[in-house]
Amino acid sequence: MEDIKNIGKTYNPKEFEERLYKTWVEKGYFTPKVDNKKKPYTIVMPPPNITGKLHMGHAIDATLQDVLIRWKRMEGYSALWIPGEDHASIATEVKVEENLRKKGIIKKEIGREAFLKEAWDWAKEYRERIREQLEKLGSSCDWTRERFTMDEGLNEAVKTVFVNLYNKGLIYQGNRIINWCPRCKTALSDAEVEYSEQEGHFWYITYPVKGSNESVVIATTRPETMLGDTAVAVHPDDERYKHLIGKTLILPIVNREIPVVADSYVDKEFGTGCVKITPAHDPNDFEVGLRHNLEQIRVMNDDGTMNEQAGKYNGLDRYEAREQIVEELKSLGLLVKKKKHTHNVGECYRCRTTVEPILSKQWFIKMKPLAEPAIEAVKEEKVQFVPDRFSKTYFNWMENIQDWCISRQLWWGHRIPVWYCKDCGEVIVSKDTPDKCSKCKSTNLEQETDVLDTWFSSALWPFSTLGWPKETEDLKYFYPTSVLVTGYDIIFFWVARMVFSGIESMGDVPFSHVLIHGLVRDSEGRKMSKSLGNGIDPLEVIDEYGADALRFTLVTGNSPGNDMRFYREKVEASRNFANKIWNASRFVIMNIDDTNINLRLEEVNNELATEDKWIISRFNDVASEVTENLDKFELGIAAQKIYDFTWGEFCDWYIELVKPRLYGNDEDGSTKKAAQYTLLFVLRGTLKLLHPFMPFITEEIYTHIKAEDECESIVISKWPVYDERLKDKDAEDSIEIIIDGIKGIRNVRAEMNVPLSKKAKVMIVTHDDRVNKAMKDGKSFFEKLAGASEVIVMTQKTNIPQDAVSVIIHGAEIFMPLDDLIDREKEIERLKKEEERLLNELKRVEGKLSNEKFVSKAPKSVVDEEREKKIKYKEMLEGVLERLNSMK
RNA sequence: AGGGCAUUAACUCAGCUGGAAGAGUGCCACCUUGACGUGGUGGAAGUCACAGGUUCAAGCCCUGUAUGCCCUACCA
Repeated sequence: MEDIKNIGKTYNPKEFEERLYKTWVEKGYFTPKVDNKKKPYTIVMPPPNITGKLHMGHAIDATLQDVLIRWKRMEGYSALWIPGEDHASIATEVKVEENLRKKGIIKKEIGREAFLKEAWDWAKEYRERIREQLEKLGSSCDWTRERFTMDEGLNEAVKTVFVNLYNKGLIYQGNRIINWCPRCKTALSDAEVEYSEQEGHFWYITYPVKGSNESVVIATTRPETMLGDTAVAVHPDDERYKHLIGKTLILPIVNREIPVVADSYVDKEFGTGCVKITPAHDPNDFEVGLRHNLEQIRVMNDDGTMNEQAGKYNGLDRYEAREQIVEELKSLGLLVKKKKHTHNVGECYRCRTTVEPILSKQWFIKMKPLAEPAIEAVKEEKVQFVPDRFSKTYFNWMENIQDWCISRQLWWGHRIPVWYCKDCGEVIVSKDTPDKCSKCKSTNLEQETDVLDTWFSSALWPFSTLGWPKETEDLKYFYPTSVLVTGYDIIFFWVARMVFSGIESMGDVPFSHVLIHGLVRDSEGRKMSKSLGNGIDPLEVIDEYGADALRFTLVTGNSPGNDMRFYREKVEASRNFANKIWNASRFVIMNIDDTNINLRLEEVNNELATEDKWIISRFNDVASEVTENLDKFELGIAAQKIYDFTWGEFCDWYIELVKPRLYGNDEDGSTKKAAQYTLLFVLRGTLKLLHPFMPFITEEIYTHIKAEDECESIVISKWPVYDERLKDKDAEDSIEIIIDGIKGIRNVRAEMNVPLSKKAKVMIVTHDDRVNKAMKDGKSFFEKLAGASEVIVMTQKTNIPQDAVSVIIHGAEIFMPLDDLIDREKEIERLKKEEERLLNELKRVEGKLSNEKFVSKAPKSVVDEEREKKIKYKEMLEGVLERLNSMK
């Protein structure tokens, strides 16, 4: 206690944040035990990608989770927050590749094994970095249970799920149109393609009808794919083309004979009404092709160049081929026109290369049977989105879901547990490496070279991290998890897939709540991005303002699911709040006698002054409200309430009110003791409420003001609960009227330009016994805080000087003779304004009350409230009028 | 095309089950009060986008309109 009295004048988070975090980890506070006497509360962290450092999105995500987990830990739950990182298959592969290229190494040349070694090194380095960053933020996750999506246990989980789904017929290998990234040279799932509007062209091309002078004109945005055309489709009811159905066309350049087919997929109104059909290069055409038994001709290689099917264009890049084909068509006189056309082009979400829909043999998950129970789970509210509107997004996706392409032609990732027999062609799906073919006993086996989509392993995260497929104690105790916290941009990729995976593999949903937050944007509302260079590094912010300030900023001032703009000024405001707490605590510490730090309520109960009871009662209310807000995931509101209480009630009023007792010297020191007890009680409680939001500063102060029999750390201290016995309505009323009075006087003084230093007599007239007592008890407050030289409380308005200003509040009239200081005209004007205000209020209240429907239909409490207001305003108005009269 | 969000003070945003419009920042005036100038006191500042409707009562519920943003699906 002694050294803390020399506590610094300003809040300096650098002095303690790192030290405290280390202690917390050493003490094992973040490592909960399987304890059947306690209830579990579990959060799995959305694993950050190992492709880079943490950004503001991670910061807000981690902060929200930490608030919840710290709160629940204090509430006595066995609170587990599992951290981890994601191997981010495609993204990491791109990065590692780039990294190697800088060193002059080509991925292909070093081969799979060597490349994987590089990737593992990368993973190690970046995982460490992420860990450090999460620590700086104060994340109270259990590092002893940290996982990585590529670690052995998770690999086991991945293989198990794959085999199970395959055996159930839910995983199949198929030749279908998939999204192909020619740069990454891998298939992508639908979710991994992002569409953006681009200026392109429509080329109108003539396809002659065989053995006739007739021809049809088709329009296309990708002329190079015409080389793979195997039909032209028209709508069966289209009068213009009906006669051509079944006829044969000559495909220009290639000179292949292709049929005209009728298919209602064609939109008569769009383009020319004739559609070229390229089953190997377009998902819709693929479907049309199946319906009409059309040949599938792939004209492109995996790297985006044309293949041998493209004849003389073989080897050319797709865009080069496009130009040359257009030229050739022009020279053949078959190009009718070229028209500008903006359309949506799909891009690889990792490298922005235009994806090519292409026919390819890949592994898929059959989604319908998995989606159905996952939709049900949300409909039955076994999984609840917060805010609820995001369940719509979820349904929309789940209900229109296509089969999920899970194979990737990459090296970094979970290798698909499939082997092919090179002798008999048997496909062997197995968790363990088979030594011979199950069919022909050949040992000539080769493992599938593809790896799985990253999201396949992420989807298992809520149970794979707990040990599944092993039946671990953790799994039994901590699953299903309590809440998942993530951004709305990841609902499809991850949340939806976790839900069906949990139901499928665990027979139960992975979490009961999904708390969705928005994006952190820059101060102009733009998305933070590398290309714009407008990203703000959370670590820099922490370095400048402290982690607590950043955290507080990220949870306040926005509502769940909405994006927020990031302003330095906001962090500054949070930092100032921390400074306020720091100094209020400094005040408390400086004014507590060492021997009184362990005071108990019983020892001071009879000595508690009204202001003590008031602040205790208020704290009690706030504790209950904050808890309710947290229960409803209203973290921002909860934080705001703590802020308001701390600054607006505890610092602005209670500390000021209690000063005379601390500085004064009563005979046995009992009232001072009571004041000290109250200061400590409320400050400790407030720190606890604040701890989930600002873990560092609260701990730093707590350790210095805790009583001997309290927890050694605020991290594991008990969350304040509402205590009916602490409620004191009378004390609240009494202090409120005193505050009203003081504010009224300050107000008038300011308007009259009379500073507090100019002392004046204060005469308080009231007919209410309780107010009378409160005012008498509060005399010293007026002296201290309203510049009163003397306070006289009376029941009658006698001897009120002419030259006095007046303050009329509910329950009392206050007069302050200011002699020559007061400007009569100004005072009259001020009173007239007040009269007008009261008249308006009265008018509104009376209007309501004279409305019979209001009186009969509104709830009684509301009507009573209005009646009380009427009485109050009337009384105040009378006071104002009387004063005006006497001043004339 | 379908869906969602936003529209409240100069700026950024809160406003929980409908029941007297709030915060932070900024602005103006004043204050070296023994925790804090990263502070204190007081103040100015809002037709709650618009038009209807429901209700005793609407920023909040319903319908429509406008503007901006986002998501999903896409017509070759």
